[in-house]
Amino acid sequence: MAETRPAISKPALERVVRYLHYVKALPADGPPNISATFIAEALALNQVQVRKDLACVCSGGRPKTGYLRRTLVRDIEHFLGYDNLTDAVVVGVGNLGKALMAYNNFTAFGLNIVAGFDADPEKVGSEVCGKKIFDVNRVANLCRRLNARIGLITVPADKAQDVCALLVKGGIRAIWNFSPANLTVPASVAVKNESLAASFTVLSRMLAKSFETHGFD
Amino acid sequence: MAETRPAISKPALERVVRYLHYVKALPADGPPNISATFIAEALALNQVQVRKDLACVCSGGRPKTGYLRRTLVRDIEHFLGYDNLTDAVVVGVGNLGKALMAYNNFTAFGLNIVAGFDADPEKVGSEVCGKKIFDVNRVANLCRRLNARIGLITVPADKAQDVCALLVKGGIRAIWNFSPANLTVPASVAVKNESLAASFTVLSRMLAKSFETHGFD
DNA sequence: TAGATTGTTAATCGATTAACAATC
DNA sequence: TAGATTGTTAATCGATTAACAATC
Repeated sequence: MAETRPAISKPALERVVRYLHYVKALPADGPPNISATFIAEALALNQVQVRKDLACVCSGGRPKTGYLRRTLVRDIEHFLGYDNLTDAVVVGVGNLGKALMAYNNFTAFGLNIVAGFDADPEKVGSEVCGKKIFDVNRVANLCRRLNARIGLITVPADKAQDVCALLVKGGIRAIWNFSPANLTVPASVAVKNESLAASFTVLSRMLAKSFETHGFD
Repeated sequence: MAETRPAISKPALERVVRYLHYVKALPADGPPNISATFIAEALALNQVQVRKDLACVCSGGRPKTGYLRRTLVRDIEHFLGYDNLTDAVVVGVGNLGKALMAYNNFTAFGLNIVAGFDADPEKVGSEVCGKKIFDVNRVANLCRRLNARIGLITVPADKAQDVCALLVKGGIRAIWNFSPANLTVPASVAVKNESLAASFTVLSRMLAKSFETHGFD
């Protein structure tokens, strides 16, 4: 009988990524086991929450000893699909685009950037980290040819929707949008907005609250 | 009698940032009003949700006409504290750190990066976008001198906790952590983790689900 | 007036936490 | 055995959505 694990929620999914990093960063010469209690303590989370999250991604721990680190890491990585590379392209090779292309840890979680696109003729034909930069009007064609499935948008907000349309035309099925623009896509295309503005706004509010409760010094 | 607005939740706060961008991006020569119905439609959200969110940040709309765009933008910007600059420093002037220092839109939402720090002697003494790069061992001293309140961490994960400690020592009260490391800070310091890994993992799962329901083509 | 819209109160939904039983 | 831990079932909490009254 195939064991069925509970489905995972989005917040839980994000926590699991933290667990993975935490467990992987543990000293290699430490004990081979780790308990949910311990993880929860370290990441300032609720024990039961950690246990429930882990129940979604691995086959289970043992009372008294916890989870075996090695298999836990392997289970989580498998669950998250990190052992399965997906090809992606970056549109907009400005500072952020370049940084993302140069970030060599992406393959560790399944993202493989294969090319960049830009409208600036100065940039077209150059390389970033061994990846070629093509003219933006070739997006649709090349995405299809390269069989890329994910598009990262790092162009200014007013260009984002156009770029998005090109990516969709090229058969892209997931868009990681680093611009603040609100994108319109067909139902079959997934969009994840990475809003620095929203993120900072949350931090800013936490800061204000901290000043309220802890004073300015 | 001072009107008391309902408190805002974190998810609502992030949506409000989207509303602001959306309303600001509307054509300048369009109608002076915008309704919650319209915003909800455009951003694929629930009408009531938009209305409730707006109730937290502005003084209210008028039945039949909606909200006056000009005052809505002003109210939201004020509510979000965008009219109030906070000084910040960046530690780790790699590709991402440089991109953040160069991103000239931050001041539009209240973030003012005043300096950078790096351990690489090649970088120390140089400038990025007119902002000086200092040696990382001067973080604590200079943060205090500059009266910076926010620290952006863009160093590798294994250096993040050390850098974090230096920032806290320098009187920093909010940390925007771009490394995957799990930071330990005093209760008076706010931390916002910006996890590319977590974010991508969510997108990756959406993509997989899209393949399931819409097929590969 | 009629209709579109706001805003509020109640119902639903989902995620988190608490209590407890099972296990090594 | 006793105690630490897992994992499940029930209770709580918070956010979203639905229903409806108020207003221009």
